[in-house]
Amino acid sequence: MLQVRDGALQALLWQRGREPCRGAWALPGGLLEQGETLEESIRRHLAAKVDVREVSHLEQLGTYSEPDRDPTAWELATAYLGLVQLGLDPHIPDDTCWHPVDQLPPTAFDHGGIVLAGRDRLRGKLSYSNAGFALAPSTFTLAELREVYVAALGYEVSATNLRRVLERRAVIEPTGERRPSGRAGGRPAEVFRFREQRLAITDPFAALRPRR
Amino acid sequence: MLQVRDGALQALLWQRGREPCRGAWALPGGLLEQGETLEESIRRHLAAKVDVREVSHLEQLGTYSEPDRDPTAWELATAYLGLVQLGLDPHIPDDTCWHPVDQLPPTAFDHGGIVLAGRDRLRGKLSYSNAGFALAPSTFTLAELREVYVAALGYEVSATNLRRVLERRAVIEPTGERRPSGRAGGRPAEVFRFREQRLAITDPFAALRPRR
DNA sequence: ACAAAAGTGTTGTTACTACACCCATGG
DNA sequence: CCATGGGTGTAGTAACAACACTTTTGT
Repeated sequence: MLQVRDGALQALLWQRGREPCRGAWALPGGLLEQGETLEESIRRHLAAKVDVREVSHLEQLGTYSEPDRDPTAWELATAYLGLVQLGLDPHIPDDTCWHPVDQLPPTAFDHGGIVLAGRDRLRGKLSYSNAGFALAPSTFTLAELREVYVAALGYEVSATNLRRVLERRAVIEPTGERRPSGRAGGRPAEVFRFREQRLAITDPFAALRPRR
Repeated sequence: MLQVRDGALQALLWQRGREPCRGAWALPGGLLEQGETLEESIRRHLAAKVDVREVSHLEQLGTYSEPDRDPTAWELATAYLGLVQLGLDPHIPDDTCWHPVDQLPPTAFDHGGIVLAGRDRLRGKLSYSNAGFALAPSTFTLAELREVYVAALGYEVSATNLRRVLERRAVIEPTGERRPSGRAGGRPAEVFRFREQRLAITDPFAALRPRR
């Protein structure tokens, strides 16, 4: 579960109270039940940590099978990448906490690597899909959207060019509203929204485009 | 397992002799053993069908968990995409056969969808990585490489531009040799090879590149 | 009037596609 | 010398980054 909070991309982790890996931070999740889909299982386990309706996007990352990934038992795990929009503040239990993905605490099992894999998957998708819809609030100014992209990508992005890229690709559109300026003044900002609230690939061919 | 054969991208399938889905075509694979990695398991099961040394690339596609994917039992399956270079002709058992991915026969379980997912994953990677190394023979002329790309992508590609794209990205390099022309004459073709025989992303940012 | 924030115009660059043209070989 | 296939040169284009400039607000 990733979300932009305080200007940084953060992962929701849970501090283990039991061995193995007592005290280390782990991803939320749990065992699959009979007749259950992996996605259903994830949503069920997440429900114990956050309100599932607040998860704007969920996709499978991969299945991890190294025999020594859990020192006590041989267990497979299928990891999912979940995204939460900026501004939501799900109620979370006492033993869970958000951690910046670039400064993870000691993690249980291979969960550290899984978080980084999720981060990298997200970074790629921000470039060639409309994945931003899942991180940004439902409406936003370009300055706000820029902060989301900067936090998630980890490098500077200009609001000017971000706007042109996303408008050219018809990923965002103006709502027609404007946001009044603050006490410091300044021109009121246009308010935008993402056109789609489901993942769509917007730039499928980096090269080798089919001709005509 | 995908390979370009006879100018088409084809998948290796196995005709089931037993219920369920008797007579339908299925992907090679089988049960995971205790303490075994998914990749080890795939390689072990593949060994029964083809010489595993002939698999030039193997990557995880995803894990399928729909309860009704197998009508008789609830089973999870993790699918892998394997690639074989053009020109190799692995010895395969009588009950297996290559099928063009765009004209699949009736398939068992959800295997038809898995093959198409593998095809689409490959098509994407051909555009932004050096994945071609896993489909092309170890050395080739540009006309040959073009045929590989056309077969895998499903649309026309010009040899001229293919060469410039792949050379600019330093994906292929000339070996210095030339291939003598055939009976019809024509200028001898330069022989190329891929620089790397392992997957590498060559075009990581479609847009939103970090500045500098 | 001035500072602040947002938005627009413009230029230069890069990576590509398309296509005309030139080169080397066999018959 | 000409057909055939391979390679090169070059023009046009789309998507983009960078940055100067203009617009709209608050004080």
